[in-house]
Amino acid sequence: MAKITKLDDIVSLCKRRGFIFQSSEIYGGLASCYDYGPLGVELKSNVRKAWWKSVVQMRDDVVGVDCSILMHPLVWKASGHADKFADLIAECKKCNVRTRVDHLAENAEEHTEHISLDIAEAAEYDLSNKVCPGCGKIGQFTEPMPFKLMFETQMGANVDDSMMLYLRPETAQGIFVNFRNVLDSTRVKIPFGIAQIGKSFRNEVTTKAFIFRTREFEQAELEFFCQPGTDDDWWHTWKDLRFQWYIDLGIKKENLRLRDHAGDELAHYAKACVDVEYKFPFGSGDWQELEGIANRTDYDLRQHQRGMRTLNKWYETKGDLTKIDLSDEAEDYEKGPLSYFDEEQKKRFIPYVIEPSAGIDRSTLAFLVDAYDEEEVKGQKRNLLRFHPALAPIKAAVFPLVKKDGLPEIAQNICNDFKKYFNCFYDQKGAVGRRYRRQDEAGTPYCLTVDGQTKEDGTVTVRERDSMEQERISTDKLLGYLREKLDI
RNA sequence: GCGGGUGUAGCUUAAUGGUAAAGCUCCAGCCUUCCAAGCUGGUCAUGCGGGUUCGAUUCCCGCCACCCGCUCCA
Repeated sequence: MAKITKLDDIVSLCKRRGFIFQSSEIYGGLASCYDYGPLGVELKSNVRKAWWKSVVQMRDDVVGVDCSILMHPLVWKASGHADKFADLIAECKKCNVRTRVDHLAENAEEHTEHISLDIAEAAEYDLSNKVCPGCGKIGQFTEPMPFKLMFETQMGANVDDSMMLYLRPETAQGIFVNFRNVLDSTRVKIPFGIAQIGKSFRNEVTTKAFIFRTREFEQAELEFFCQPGTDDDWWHTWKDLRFQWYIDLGIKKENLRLRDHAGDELAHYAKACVDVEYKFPFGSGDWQELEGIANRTDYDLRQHQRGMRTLNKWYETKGDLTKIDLSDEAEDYEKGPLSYFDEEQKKRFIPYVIEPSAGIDRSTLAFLVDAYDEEEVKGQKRNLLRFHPALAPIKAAVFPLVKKDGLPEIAQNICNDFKKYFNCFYDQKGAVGRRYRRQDEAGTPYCLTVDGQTKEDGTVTVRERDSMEQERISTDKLLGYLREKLDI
């Protein structure tokens, strides 16, 4: 179906149609950063809305939040990011394979915990007799290079008195630290979820093709809190729900799959994880992750209880995270400040968390690529985007068949009326066939054409994008007709 | 970060050590009563910086960005 076979085709399509541009392009671009254009911003916004509708609006057991990107530094100490997001890496000069220095130093085969960057730098590793795991050469390493995977910034305009902060590397922690607030303010009862959509920042060592791995990106995350023991069931439930969401919005089944993570692939906090993957039709044809659904257990809430106990040390060291060890967990941590009291069971516990975490930018691109199609119509090539109506940037376009006889005024009025309900586009330029095709390229589901007959019987032609079929609809029934077809 | 490749108009391509060409798109107008028709006119380009040269888009160097592969992937 889709004739896109190279990433270049997608980049070109995105730019040509105003979906995605390179950031700061007139200055030569900025690596890994992209901007959404006029159609792209609508598409992405619709992806967000569809996610929010499915995960929050349509459910009784999920509420939303919108947290700040800047958070207390201890958040990232507690979550593990401050320590585990910093690595010292050396590269083999012979085979260019990069390896974490602590792995080399310990000659460790198995997974080891990350260590703090300052400690790693201070250790002054001697790599002269270490073996490259890539090619077996000995001592052919570059100087160790430190990598900080979180962006740093400072708060406070006075440089001498400012505080280093991180840009959040995930939205999830904002939800965990608001767990208590939501419990206290909304009468939710476990099982329930808290959802958030927002930007996150990760200083990736390597970015990847187009917008698949960027350093600034948008996440849609749900933290679904449940009683321990019910977590496996809820994990399966969300896995199915989230997979179906993509299908319901028009992703072709053959391009979507679920892939379970192997045990050694799991993050330090996760008990289980499955990825929703999309088969992008270019490059090596690799399946790319759109979303991960993880069982994060009670790790995060327990860590934040430790973080709360660490606050005094934080003040004592004047906020130097590297001088702080997270305080030990309380003996009765299950009754701690982030615990949940179950009224029916008269029991306190730390909830388990199921986390569906979706990449908004990645799925936006997947919807775009999956909708792209080319077909032959009367010997002419027709390019179109077969967006699901909920995702289409423009829902309907209104044309006068010709630019005279009062038809433009009638068409303009219809368009203005409909703008109250959805994105509606007016166009009177050139042949009507060309206007239809232009809307096909933008993925607009319906075109309405006002002609001479409209003045006689008040009907207009409704032309459907995918089939190109037309039917005449009375203008007074038009809004209802479209809202039913568009499901809005 | 390594290796390889690429960079000319919005897009696709052309050409050249000496005025950068075309098609499509786009814009204005004419004509047009249902699927990219036609006519007229118009806007828009050698990624950035340096070097060689009388003259560089072309040759050389550096930078930036993108693509492929390696690597990374919480």
